[in-house]
Amino acid sequence: MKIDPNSSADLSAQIATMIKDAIVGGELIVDQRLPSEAELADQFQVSRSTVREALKRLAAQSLIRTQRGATGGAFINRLSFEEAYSQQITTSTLLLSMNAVSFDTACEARYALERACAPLSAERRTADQLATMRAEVSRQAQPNLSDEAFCASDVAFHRALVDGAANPVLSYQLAGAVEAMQPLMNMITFSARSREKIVSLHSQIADAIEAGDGGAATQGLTDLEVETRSLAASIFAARAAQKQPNQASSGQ
Amino acid sequence: MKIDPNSSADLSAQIATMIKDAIVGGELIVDQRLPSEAELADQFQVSRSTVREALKRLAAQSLIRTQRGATGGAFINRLSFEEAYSQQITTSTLLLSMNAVSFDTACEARYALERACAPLSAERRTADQLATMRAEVSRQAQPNLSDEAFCASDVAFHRALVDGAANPVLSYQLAGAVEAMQPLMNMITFSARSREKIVSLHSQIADAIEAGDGGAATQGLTDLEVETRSLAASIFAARAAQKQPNQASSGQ
DNA sequence: TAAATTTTATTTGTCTGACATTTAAAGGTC
DNA sequence: GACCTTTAAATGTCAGACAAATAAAATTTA
Repeated sequence: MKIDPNSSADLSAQIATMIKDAIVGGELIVDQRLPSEAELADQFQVSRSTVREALKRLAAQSLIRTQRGATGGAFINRLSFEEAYSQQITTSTLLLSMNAVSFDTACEARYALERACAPLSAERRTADQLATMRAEVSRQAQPNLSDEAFCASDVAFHRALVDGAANPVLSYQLAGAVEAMQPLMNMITFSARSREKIVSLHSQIADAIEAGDGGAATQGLTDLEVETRSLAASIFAARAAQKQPNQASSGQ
Repeated sequence: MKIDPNSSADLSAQIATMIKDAIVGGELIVDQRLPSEAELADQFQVSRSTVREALKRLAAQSLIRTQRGATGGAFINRLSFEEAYSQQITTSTLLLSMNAVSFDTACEARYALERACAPLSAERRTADQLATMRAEVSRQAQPNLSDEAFCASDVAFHRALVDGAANPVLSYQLAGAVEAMQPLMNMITFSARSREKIVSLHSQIADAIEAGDGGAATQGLTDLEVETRSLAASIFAARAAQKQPNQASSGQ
């Protein structure tokens, strides 16, 4: 492991990359202790500050954890699904907001992925997950629910559906797609009529999941996608018309 | 923005979290310049080293980029799909390897997600993407191809299929699922017979995509999943039997 | 001896100050 | 006006110091 002082990249970035590659490549295994900062500084022939900056880069990606004290140090961290979820959600949220991804694009991706889970969920969901779905549907039917709370309940419903597939890899992937949509969904005002329609579709989906009918659940999700997109389209069109009453709306 | 010196968390972690929240929350916008390290140190009442460690944490997540020189500094970075891809692949790969996710679980997730893309890809794929798929199928049919090269071509084929959906959010999500499988796939030895079968299925899928037949493409992926899983199962069983000839295999 | 306490050594976390390097803008020269 | 030099500002790196946490070793005490 040698670093290149002539490289354009920072020394701390080079060191972080080398250690990261060693982790991904399996040379460093979970719970293994890295040499102390002082030893690493010696090995790489850099100062301790530089080593520390490299380690902080790795810590930010949950690749290592550090512990103070006599037997402390930096240890290779087992990346848990929990940690990966939150990273995934942050990244997905930023991707959507920073790249001006349209509502339609995000929505299409979300429902396409969710349909991938539906047949598995219909087959494997626990009674508890089904109960969660039912409970969220009931909550969504309450008339005095705020739009924000309605969206949050929507996310909870869909998470239960996804988790029903009993595949942590799917749950991880879907976490980003479902949760990152929430800021976009929060831009929508849900009328009583549209809520009624959504609740009805949610109920149909729950029925299909309960009956173990993956096809019906998939169809329900497709209907829900159509409903959501047309709802969003009408709302965005109305807002555009309000802002520029005389011009053709530019769309979303 | 105040930091809590009594918190158990490191100062640099606290500062990084605060800035990150400001980015995710939209208070800091793309290409905006953060105060200089010295100014941040003043504001947060910490040393410049601590600020730097916080900034390196953010840089590791591609949330900021830094530039040296008179007009330099730390700028909020537009998170590109490219950057997100590679982060996603790293995270997915580590999740699978560190949590001992079974081949079946990963495989199921991958094909479920890919089937979500198939109908869209059948509808929208460009001629170029179809040509890529055909080219990879041809490559896979070459008899003297190494197992590793066969797997790499497999990934390229499926990426073209996924990108055919023309939805960057889907491509981003699938990048993790498809590429992270590669180390697992590389554990498999592909016999001439099994390669023949896979190439045939790939060819059928390409046909379906060319014909715009999403249903057939989906079915082809299902067949491919069955084939891949049974192939893996037989290979893992054979290896287990070789190691412990007298005991029941523990499976993968 | 056994338990409780103190000491010690190690390691990360933070601070200070310095210098190197990069970069763009300001100033000067032809 | 074009070209060169200087300057200032910012990040990158280094060195050394101390603080704080922590576990093991050493010591004291019952």
